[in-house]
Amino acid sequence: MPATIKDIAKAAKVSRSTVSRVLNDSGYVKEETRERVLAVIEELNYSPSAIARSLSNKRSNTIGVVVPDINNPFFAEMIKGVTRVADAEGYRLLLVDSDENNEKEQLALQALKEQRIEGLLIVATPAKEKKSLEHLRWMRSHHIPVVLLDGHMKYDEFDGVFIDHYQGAHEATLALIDAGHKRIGIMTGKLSSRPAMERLRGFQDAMAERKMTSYDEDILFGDYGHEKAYRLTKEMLMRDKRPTALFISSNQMVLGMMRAVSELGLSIPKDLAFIGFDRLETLNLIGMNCSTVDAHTVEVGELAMKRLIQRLDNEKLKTAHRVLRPDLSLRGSESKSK
Amino acid sequence: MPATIKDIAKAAKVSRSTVSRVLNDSGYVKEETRERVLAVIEELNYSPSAIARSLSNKRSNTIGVVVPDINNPFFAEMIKGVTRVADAEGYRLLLVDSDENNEKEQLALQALKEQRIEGLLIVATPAKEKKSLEHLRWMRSHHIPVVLLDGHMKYDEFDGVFIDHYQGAHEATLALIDAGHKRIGIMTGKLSSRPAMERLRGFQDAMAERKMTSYDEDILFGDYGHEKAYRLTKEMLMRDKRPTALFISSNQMVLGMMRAVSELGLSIPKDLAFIGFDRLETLNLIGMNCSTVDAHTVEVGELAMKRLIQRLDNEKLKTAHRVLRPDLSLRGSESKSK
DNA sequence: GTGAAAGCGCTAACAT
DNA sequence: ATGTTAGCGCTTTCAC
Repeated sequence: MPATIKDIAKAAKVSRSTVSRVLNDSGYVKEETRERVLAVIEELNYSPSAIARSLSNKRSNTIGVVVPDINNPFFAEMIKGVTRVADAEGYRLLLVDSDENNEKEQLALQALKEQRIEGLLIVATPAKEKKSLEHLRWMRSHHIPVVLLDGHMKYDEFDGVFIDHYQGAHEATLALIDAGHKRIGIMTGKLSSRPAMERLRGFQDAMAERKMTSYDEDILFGDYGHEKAYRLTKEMLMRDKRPTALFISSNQMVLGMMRAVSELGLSIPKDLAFIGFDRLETLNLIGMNCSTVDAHTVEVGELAMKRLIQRLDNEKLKTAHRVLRPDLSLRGSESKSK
Repeated sequence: MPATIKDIAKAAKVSRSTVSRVLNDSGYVKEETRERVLAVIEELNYSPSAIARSLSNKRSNTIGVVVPDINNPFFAEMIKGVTRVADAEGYRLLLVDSDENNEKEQLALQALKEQRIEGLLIVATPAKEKKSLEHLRWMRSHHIPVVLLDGHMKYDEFDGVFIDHYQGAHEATLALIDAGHKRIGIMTGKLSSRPAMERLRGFQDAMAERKMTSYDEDILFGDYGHEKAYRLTKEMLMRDKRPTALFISSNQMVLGMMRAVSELGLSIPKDLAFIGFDRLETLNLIGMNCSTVDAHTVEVGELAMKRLIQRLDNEKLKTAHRVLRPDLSLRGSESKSK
């Protein structure tokens, strides 16, 4: 079994408090004894128990982070941002993959409570039974601050850092209009998700502002996935009258769209122009230039963690929502053929 | 402050041990009292402290997982696998991103020791100063089993689950030969990494076995990145005499290669055929069919975690290395034009 | 079946 | 400057 503070104390012929002092360099301790203690620590290969310390301290130094899918670059980047500032500020992270699954999310929250996390960052999934919301409230009522990361839910009662989906879609749509397209469509994500709805609104408002005619059949109801996008695009491309440009609400759907276009022997942007939501690094790297709305996901993570720390220092801040505007990068796929 | 077991005991008019018993359903407790206790727990919204339990138990129930980069899908998938079995077996994960940085890795290992992890899964980075190796040995000497996940290092003294890079490259090369290519090259990864070296060997052995002539200038020394791959490919494509096919040691490099090919107005596989290492999902989804060697990364994670659990149960197993053969998926990019 | 008491490894007053 | 003494919240003998 590993050496304890007691072993160190005995070997260094001092009391446990002295050892504790050199460990945390708190309080006074003569240089001479400090060195002796340090030597013993080194010699016995002593590693203090964070567990015991936490119990005594009543400080776990741990932040819980819950995301729907670690493999999704979108969330992975947020985590990167969170990690960055957590490291810098000396917080440990307990990372949980809720797998888009309400039940798992709840178990996770349960477990995190038991771990006595000091704060929680969460990409909240839409809670049918409101169970998750209850957990979040429990956290808050127990003085565990909660900061929401962009996602389906946007509860006013908690701090949060969000992406401006509306604005991103709005700008993208204007860019398509400015490129000279007369008939423009949208492929939406699952409309049960907040971001998908906001993007749709952004699109519609932009169209209305510019007095563009909207056709109902130009709203393609996708589900964020590439497969459905493929089918929808194919159907659309076989119509007589159709949009010359599309705003596409997710990068996966852009991929499906592209497959449809290429299978029909058509090309981008000549036969169909588009702007997508979320970067498409891979495609840009091989020289297929995709115009996209780029959200600052890493920054979302950083800001959220910073906000959490602020709140840890001062519980009495009023809740705030930070909303980040995405960037529009035009690379050519939005162009209108003359 | 949260309710403690003591509060529950008082409110339920029983002793702390009884509460503890119902919490862990250990020992006997009358149905009636159990219900009363449960009721109080519910009412007081009690959540037991994992910290206190761990201290008492001397069991943290926690496994440390260290990877060089959470954002890299390669490692993200391993984590997915690890998570899967950890969840099922009731272990908590402490996930650390070492950022390919030796110093960070060491700090992380240090921190994990203090957290009293019961086991460690690590994608070890090449340790210049052997400091990491010392940490790993420390772990073992303190009865904390270590299982290596495929990566740069392959220390014989620890259990590990690896990918058969040699075999993958070997098979891919044979496939190119079978496709009818007479002159075949390779683009390597950073040769300081074990996988890159093994892949190179696999390529060379396959060439030799089939008595193919190898040209020194057909070994392109890449660095895993797309930028260098782009330059190397461009140079190669401008030569008079050159390979008609390439085995490319990473997916990022495939991307750079493709950009070079398309910029020169050439096409795949007509002007240059290839097989790459690591899947290229995105490209396959848009209908560019890339032949690749697919490693079973999720499985690496699963097997490693399972192995760790075995060792947790039985410290005295002899160390073993499990090596997984990747699959070759041919999708057309390897074809020879007639 | 249930309770009393000791102890897990550390910190934090409070003395000295 | 250093030691003494209580806990922190839980589990676990050992009694009864």
